[in-house]
Amino acid sequence: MAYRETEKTKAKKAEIRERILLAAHSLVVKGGFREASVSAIAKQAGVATGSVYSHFPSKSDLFSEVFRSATEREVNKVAEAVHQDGSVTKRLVAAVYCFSKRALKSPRLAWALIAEPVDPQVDADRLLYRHAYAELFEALLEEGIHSGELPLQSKSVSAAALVGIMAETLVGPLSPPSRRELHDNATPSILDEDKLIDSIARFCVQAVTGKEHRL
Amino acid sequence: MAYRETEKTKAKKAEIRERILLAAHSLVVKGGFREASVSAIAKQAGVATGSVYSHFPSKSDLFSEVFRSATEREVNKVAEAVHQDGSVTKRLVAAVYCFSKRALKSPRLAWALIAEPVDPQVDADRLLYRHAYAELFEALLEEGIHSGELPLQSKSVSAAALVGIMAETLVGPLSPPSRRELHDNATPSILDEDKLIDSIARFCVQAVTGKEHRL
DNA sequence: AAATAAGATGAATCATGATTCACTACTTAA
DNA sequence: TTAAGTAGTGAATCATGATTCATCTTATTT
Repeated sequence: MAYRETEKTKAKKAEIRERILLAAHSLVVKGGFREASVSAIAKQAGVATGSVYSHFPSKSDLFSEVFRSATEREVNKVAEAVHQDGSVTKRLVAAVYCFSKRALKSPRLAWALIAEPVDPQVDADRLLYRHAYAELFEALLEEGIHSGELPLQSKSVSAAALVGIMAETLVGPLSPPSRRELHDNATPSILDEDKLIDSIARFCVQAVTGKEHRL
Repeated sequence: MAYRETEKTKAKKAEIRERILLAAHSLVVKGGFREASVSAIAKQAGVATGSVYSHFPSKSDLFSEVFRSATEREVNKVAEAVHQDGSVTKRLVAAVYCFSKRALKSPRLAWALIAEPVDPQVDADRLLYRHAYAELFEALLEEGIHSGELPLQSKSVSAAALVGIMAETLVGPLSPPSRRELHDNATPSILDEDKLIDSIARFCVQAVTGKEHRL
């Protein structure tokens, strides 16, 4: 016997693995999963194409890990907003704000996470991701209905609908800073942005409370 | 000179073209654009693979035509519902019903039209498709706001939100008869279906009117 | 029937991008 | 220093599915 894995080599290996994950993440933030080819990732990470495969069994697995970690961060942020103190309405508004601010700050990433087609494995992960949001909302609605703050309604439908609203108004094809990637005034001013989010929040609150809502 | 196109051959050519479109459509209804490869389409239409290319310059163009015609039919149906007589609320409910019934009847098609990733050309068509719905809703909202039936709100946001609600609750990953394709009780009973649509409609109406709504 | 223009065929080609692998370069333990 | 194992390299291979094209068929006119 003449060689065994040691702390030093293990650390180095882990560091490279991390570097690959970082590179993949940054490419996804820039151009979605589409533009994150294995060779591009390897190049950005400063390793050879083949090396990616000594750290991840396949591109799908790598993507899956990138997706999950990005996703976890996002859901946790929204969960924080939902689990504050205060009325259900107030917390719903906070959740919408939280999601929206983040989505508008990194539109490509938001799109990659919520809508971009990737491959069956990541698509399955996305199912869980959207479900995670829906479940946050469902619990919130349950609480509101139970306390009488909200009228009786189908929690599962309302929760899915809330996810759909945010996806479509902020991330999807109809979102304002949508597919006009190239030319023009990309980022809307902070004021416009707040107005947009206000409108969305108002819509959501009215939908679940059945009462006119101003801000 | 010894040959020129005649009525008979022209008709035959048109018929084959039609047959290819039909075949493509039926494959999309069955398995989405994903499963509609050129060779599968040709086989189903009873022609050779290469023949597809004497009727369409590329697969994208074929898909685009399939997409547009399917899409036009759907939007027209919803437009009918929107342009009925009656209150804005009633017409909104009718539109939601119309869209929902059709989406639940052909879930694969609905998914292909509203959400399935295809290629840049079709994705651009889809943009128009979603916009078409949004515009129907926007006009309806305008009318409601103008007449005082609806409170002031951002029409564009509300319209996009309505599209998002229907996409997510009926077609998207959180939709009830979702990705569980293989095993089980696919189609929900008519009663469950109506309950689902009622919930969606109620949600939509409350969102735009700000008033509790029962059915 | 013969000549000629289209149309149809489907196997071969191309394009893309993931995955492999023969080889080189390190690391470690003796 | 050397033997032995491990990691890194990137060009070659593979897989998939759209597209082409040499060849064969069919239709039309004379």
